[in-house]
Amino acid sequence: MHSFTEENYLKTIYYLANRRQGEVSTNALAEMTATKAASVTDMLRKLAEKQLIHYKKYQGVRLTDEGERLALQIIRRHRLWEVFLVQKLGFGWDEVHEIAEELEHIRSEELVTRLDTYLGYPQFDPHGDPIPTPAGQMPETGYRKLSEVEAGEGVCLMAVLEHSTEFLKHLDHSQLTLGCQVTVNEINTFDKSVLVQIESGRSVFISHEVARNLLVKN
Amino acid sequence: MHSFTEENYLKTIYYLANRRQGEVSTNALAEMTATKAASVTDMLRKLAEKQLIHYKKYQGVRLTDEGERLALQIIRRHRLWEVFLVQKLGFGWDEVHEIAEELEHIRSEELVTRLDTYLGYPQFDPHGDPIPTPAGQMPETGYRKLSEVEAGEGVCLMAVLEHSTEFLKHLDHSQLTLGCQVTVNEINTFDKSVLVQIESGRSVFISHEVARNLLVKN
DNA sequence: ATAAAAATTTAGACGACCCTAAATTTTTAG
DNA sequence: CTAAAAATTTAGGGTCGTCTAAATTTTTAT
Repeated sequence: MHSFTEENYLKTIYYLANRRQGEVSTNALAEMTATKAASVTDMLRKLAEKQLIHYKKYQGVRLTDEGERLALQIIRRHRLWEVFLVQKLGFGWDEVHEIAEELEHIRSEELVTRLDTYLGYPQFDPHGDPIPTPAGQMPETGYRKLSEVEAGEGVCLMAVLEHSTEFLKHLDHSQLTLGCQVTVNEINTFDKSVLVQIESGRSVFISHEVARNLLVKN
Repeated sequence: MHSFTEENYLKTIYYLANRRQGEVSTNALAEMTATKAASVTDMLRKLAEKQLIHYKKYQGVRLTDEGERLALQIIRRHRLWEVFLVQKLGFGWDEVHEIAEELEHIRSEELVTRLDTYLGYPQFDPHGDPIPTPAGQMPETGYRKLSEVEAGEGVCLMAVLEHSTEFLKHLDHSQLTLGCQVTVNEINTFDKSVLVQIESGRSVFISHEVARNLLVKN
């Protein structure tokens, strides 16, 4: 089948293609996979031969339908395992990424199916990211960034864009939890920081940098 | 740290050393790991350099204390995951070996600790094999083979030596379950097959080949 | 429009793990 | 006790995924 490494490249291409729209560059992949551009080029040739990506030299790269199907399968596994680690084993949401990076490569369709059932068919992982369907569809969420919300609006905190331990610990510290109702009281014009009120009635100051990484819905 | 492959060699050396007493041969390892003797020699040199085995050319191999500690750690992980797969995900005891072979290599001490707690600190895996302690001790069981039990004795089925799907399915079919009380009614002198009575009152015929792979206690 | 800068690919190499074929050592049988 | 058989190791090589250095293509800035 496909190697551990190939799976990681596919997942990374999917991620980058959806962050910055369009083709993914060799350098961006090298940075994300912590390798060098030359190594990426080698792998791209291999993935192109296997028909998992569309690749023209010097032109960047795009997943084929089959490549996207595989990428979504890996992402589905990753997110289901994260749910398991947090809900069943009691890990913090800031501790599960690295472990799920390994678990996502376990090769057993049956395992994923049973895990999904065991977890009660969750729709979202602990960071609020939607879990792709068994058929390989990424659910649409229609979330906005908190940084784009107008003053006076009340919204619900749904997901985080940044997964680093530091960022997540910072949110815990500010009592910002997913599912939490927040009302935007003030938007500072000069630094775009916001002052929100959370359910407990407490006011929380949120920098623009943080607000850009919080996804909300009405 | 240590590679996936190194871990598998250590585990296999442990297994073979405890089956046939004493030193483990290159050929035996080649057969178990489904590689060739020449490849085994390469790996043995590497493991010896890392001080995980005692190795003299042409003399067979033995784990060092550190090597045994690592082997028991892998075996502990393997068996805990098997418990998870059977008890939590509902897999059959004949379906879990291959998946646990992959899960056992996930590198997180915290994960194993939490899994152990989640499972309620099980002492035995679904095949009745004892789970090594966190400190790296293999619990003694004192089981005997069913093939060594005298006629008239009543014993309890505790574990299986053979883990193949065919063997386990055969036991399921004969209604032989772990924990099952059996009384040996007859031992055939010419083929050493035994006739036992199980809890339900049913009589079950067990060939010597099968009896040799069943472990019991009084 | 073109020269400098940036991005990408090619060339050549390395470590991990595996292989086959040949050489060497140990074991076994007569 | 020695010659044949069996086990093991060495020699030389292959693939995968990585690297550095050099060559090539694309982009950017003047």
